[in-house]
Amino acid sequence: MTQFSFPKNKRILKRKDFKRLSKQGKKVLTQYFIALVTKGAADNNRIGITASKRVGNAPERNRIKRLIREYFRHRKENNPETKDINIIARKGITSLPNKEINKELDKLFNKISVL
RNA sequence: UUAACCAGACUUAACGGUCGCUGGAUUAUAAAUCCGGAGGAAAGUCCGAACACCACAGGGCAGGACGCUCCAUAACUUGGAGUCACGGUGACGUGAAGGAAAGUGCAACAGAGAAUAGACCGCCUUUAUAUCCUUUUGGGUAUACAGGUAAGGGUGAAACGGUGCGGUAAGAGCGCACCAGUUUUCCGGGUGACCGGAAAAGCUUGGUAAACCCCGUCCGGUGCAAGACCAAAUAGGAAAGCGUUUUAAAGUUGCCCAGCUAUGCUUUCGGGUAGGUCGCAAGAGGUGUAUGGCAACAUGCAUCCCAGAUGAAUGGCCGUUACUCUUAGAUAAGGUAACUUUUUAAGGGAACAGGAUUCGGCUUAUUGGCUGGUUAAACCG
Repeated sequence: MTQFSFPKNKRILKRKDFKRLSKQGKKVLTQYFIALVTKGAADNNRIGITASKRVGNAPERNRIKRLIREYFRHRKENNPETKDINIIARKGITSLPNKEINKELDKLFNKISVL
């Protein structure tokens, strides 16, 4: 298993998990994201991404999800905790280019690691 | 050359590096290798089907959709070729294009009058009054009243056929000729819508049916979250076995066993949730070609296998090369010039948009150039 792989046990895929996060998770807010964080059930960090129809049309939502996944894939080894994180994209984000979105994600994950 | 019209195919790319995601196959085990992995609209979910389940003897009413002709198709409200009407100099475009002499309704403003028409001005006639001329009858002008009149003016999107001659007090299809239109009949062409021609009739009937309506044709419902199968845990149900308890009932003189009831455990059964598998990718399939057809399309042959995810894959970063726009510069060629071609540098841009059972269409969104055909105008030969 190489360092940057991103198989399914690193992702949150089940509706139950998302529901648990929305009930129990702590909220972290930035301008373009909301993150819900709890202690994880698995033995590594897991991430889920929510981009509702309000964010934009399908290609735009795909772009946001792919960027967040790539970001998490490259940095998940930096902090070896076991958190479940659900990142919810907010409305204005589709107007940003890719590099700006990465900067915004830096801000978000700094706030999360403080928790 | 310029300005247009129509059709078609394509589409932000291509290559390299690196890190990944997803389906499959093979090794074989938790990894490696190999092969696949978004669109012309995948969109809107607007039509038509396949497929699945439910309902269903047959017929009618209601409701809805559609409405020129022939052809194509599994089917269609779709497509092709035509007809007719309208628009355009033209290529061509647009059209829910049956019925208004079944019935009902509607028509702002203007106008006298808007659908078994209508006298505002005008025109004509009678009568009365005034006045003038002539002065024998009579005639002219003005006003008023009554009547006639759809020629002319004026209004309007639209005024109840048009032109001419006759006719008349003035007029009028009142009569006649020609023209337009309607209906009927006949002849010729076309599979047909329809087109061309001839005759007769009554002389003429306005518009609106995406207003009600009438006529004709068609239509059962729900959608892959359809539906089929496998199937934990928990609760409850049924059956069997084992154990326990004591109250009530039955039985017994009384007691015990059996039985019954209650309860616990185990097993089995069926229903069935989470979850999983199938449905689900070889098809009304694609490509090429031949034949038939104006074409849509059909048939034959060859060849190919081309996404199957499910909080939902098809991507991120770096580099190079093209495409295009703007700005600045350079050189040569053409040109009076504006400018065009070539080239360098810097900066920017690349749309609309992403499968979710599958096909055939329609509609809508949209970047950029490309190819072919056609029309009009100008110039040259």
